[in-house]
Amino acid sequence: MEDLKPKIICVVGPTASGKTSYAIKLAKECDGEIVSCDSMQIYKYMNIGTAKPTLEEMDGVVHHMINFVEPWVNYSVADFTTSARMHISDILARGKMPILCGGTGLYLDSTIKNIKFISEDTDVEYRKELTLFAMENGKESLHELLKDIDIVSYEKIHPNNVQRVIRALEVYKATGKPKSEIDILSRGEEIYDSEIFGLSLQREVLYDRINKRVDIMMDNGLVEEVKSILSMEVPKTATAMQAIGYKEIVRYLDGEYSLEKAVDAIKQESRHYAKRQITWFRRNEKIKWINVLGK
RNA sequence: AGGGGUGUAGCUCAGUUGGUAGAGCAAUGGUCUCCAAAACCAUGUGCCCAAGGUUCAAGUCCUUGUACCCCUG
Repeated sequence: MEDLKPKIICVVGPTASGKTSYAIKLAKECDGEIVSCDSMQIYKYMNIGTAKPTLEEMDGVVHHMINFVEPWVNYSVADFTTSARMHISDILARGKMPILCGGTGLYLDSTIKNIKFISEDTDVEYRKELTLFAMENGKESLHELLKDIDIVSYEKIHPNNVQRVIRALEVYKATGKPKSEIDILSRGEEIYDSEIFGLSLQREVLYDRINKRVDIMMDNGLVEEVKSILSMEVPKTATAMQAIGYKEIVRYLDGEYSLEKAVDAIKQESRHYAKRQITWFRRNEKIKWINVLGK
């Protein structure tokens, strides 16, 4: 049965580890097309801050799942997996090798593990309602709401993690079933025969690369990019504006941060982000780790 | 040169009337099934600048030295 699964290649790793160029190199070697797995590069206009590959860097290699969502749209993992799988099928149908490349672990895993999310859209109103409830009655009270309807999630989710508690409540409201049960049902088999490469490098080196890359982003006009996106009436609360590099510049433009503080914050946030990515990928035993820069 | 201040965890600092030390940030580890570049959890032994002294006991008091900062000439 294993043999029937189509073969794909994945390239993962923390931010600034060199995934983009590595994937492009692979694509050229094996006649592949790249399917980006990045929660922020999906947005249009956000080029500098998301370190999106330039046309020159792509060097003729076809890229998918990049530059197709307006920044004021709140895209979702479910949307992503559907589109990504379609692209993968299409690439395979044309006899080429799909190369999934990106640092958003949830997006990549959900896509290749065939995880099915509930079909109901996110309930914005209900989320607001619950957020308000938490503010008025406390996080613990919100968490207690889970106790009777989904004891497993109640025990699994920390009371402070309001975001997750809300999602569990939302799933119950939409389906009438505990999220913990639905999660088990939706746990799919891997749909591809995937070979996953992880780029790793010494922590110090990685952090240094991150810091330098942020300086380069500033030189390349990150501030101007953020300004021009804001001028399109993109709300500051949009998911796109939560991206590292964007939210900090927004604060600078609002006078909340000095430019220097904003830059430091971007570097710091990026380092934290890289660490979380490493944690996410570390537990995936399928990943073949390669040290790109030696050491 | 004289006067004053500071010197405690990688950084910024707490440390009550003397009982061998604690916060924030950083760092590290972790969770993750639609806000995921998000949200959240866990982990704090450091010659308390040095050397003497007082004391049963000193980061905490005294003396000297030392580094840095400020003020006056």
